[in-house]
Amino acid sequence: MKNTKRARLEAHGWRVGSVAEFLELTPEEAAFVETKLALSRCVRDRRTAQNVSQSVLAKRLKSSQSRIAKMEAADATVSIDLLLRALFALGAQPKDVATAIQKRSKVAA
Amino acid sequence: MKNTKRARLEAHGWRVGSVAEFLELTPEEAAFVETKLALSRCVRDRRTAQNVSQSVLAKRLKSSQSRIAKMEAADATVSIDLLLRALFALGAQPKDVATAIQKRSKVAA
DNA sequence: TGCGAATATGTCATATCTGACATACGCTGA
DNA sequence: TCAGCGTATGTCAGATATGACATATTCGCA
Repeated sequence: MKNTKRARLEAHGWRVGSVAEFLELTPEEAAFVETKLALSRCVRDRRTAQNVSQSVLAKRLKSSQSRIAKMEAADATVSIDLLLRALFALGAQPKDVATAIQKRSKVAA
Repeated sequence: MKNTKRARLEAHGWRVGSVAEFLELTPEEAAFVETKLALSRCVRDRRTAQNVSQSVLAKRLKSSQSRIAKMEAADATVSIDLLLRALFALGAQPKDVATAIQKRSKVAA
């Protein structure tokens, strides 16, 4: 976010920060959410890069289209286990997962 | 494992390989198991390095000693979600998790 | 050796996650 | 226009993971 935009928002009473700040998460919770968001983003990126629809990925995973949609929305009812399974079903390797987690959220920056 | 040892074992009818080979896992399953093992090992390493008992970590996590033991044994009933929560409760950052996943299993090598 | 702390293992009621389904919405090509 | 595809969202019964507890085993030390 540009500083000019931030300044304009703050001038009108808005505070700008990370999701973690907004939700008043403890550091541990924040790290967890951040990790989940990173993996969620990674699933969408890999899937779209491979031109695979949510329905097709769902069949590979023996899951359902709605659950894939929830995964990519980082829905609270989706486990990290499932996100990882999805990534591996998209051909990711553990090192790819590591890379995804290492890259920090652009939103939280 | 030293090659001499491998040779001796194989001379007596043993095959040496990774856990994934032994269990005849698909590549996706193997990646998942490997990731889980890496995180499990990381929990134990961090916990012992900090001289924290399983019981104490359990209280921090609002979990129980037995579940921590299962986590460190990479029990099938333990989710990756829980492993991550434990790591973050031990002060790990997402980048530490990434590093742990990147380091491959010594057993599987 | 024996004792206490730490860890491992098994079980179980319940909390949480899951796939499946229904349905809504936007887009795009006919 | 509208049919078809991809995606989003809500619900729910059944599957799975959970903390708690009991108990066994291992470990360190006197």
